[in-house]
Amino acid sequence: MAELPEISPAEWQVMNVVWERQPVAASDIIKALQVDSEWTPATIRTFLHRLVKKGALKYAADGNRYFYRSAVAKSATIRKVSRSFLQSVFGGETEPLIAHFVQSSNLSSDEIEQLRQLLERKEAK
Amino acid sequence: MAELPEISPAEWQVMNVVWERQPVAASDIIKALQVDSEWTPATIRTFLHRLVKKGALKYAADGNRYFYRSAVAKSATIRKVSRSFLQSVFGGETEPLIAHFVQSSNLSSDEIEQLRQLLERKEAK
DNA sequence: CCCGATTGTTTACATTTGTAAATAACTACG
DNA sequence: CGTAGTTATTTACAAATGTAAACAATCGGG
Repeated sequence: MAELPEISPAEWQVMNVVWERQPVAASDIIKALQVDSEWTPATIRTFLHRLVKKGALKYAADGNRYFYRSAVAKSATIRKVSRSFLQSVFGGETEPLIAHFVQSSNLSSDEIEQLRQLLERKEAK
Repeated sequence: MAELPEISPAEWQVMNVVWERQPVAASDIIKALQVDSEWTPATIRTFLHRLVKKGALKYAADGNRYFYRSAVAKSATIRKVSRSFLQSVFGGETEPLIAHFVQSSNLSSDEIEQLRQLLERKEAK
């Protein structure tokens, strides 16, 4: 039932921090994101607000501080956005998508081995 | 030099038709898209217009008809949007992305075999 | 207990996107 | 040659997005 909200690219950055560290205070999210983004704290607070409004995040107040945690499962959210991406960009065909990412990647031997095993298990099924 | 334009999900549908059939008249694009979308012809024409403005499509006029073709390579465009997706959703890590798509897919035995060979070649390199 | 600092809320604003109708231009049939 | 029918161009408009400042509430130190 729980309609999964649409999450914009900028908002994904925020969600990723929350999923990793929840429950987490706004100040820590801001610190984490300022490492590799140019966003001001005000901008990041806007994203937090919108994500709460959308139902992607929840918070528990402690005094005037909020501790955020996700209100939607990462796995389900990834499934949803991945389906859209697959559909838009690869016309729904998984094989070309995977081929693209394999070729454009720097997968280590270990990762390649892991993926091969995954494919074997998939085939067996 | 050629800045690749941003292409929205709806516009991707249009681009995919053009890449497949170019050069192609607007009317044919409209026909193709009406099969699996709810868009009216007017809506699709708006997308065509915007894509031309963005530099993603070009056209050659024949009387009052336009024959559209892409102004950007599909491969480069896919690379660009795929990088963004990988970054936003999987934090830049290819292996989890591929694992996700393998697991959530209906790959045929043939496709699985193809991918395994691709991985082997990748490893060999 | 007051005040500066911190945290959250509201407001702002330009751009992009989805969706399409209105209008203009042109072409082809009668 | 005029007019109905295409086709393309312009205009419309609400919602989402990126970006942030202004404002309000609150907490902690002096």
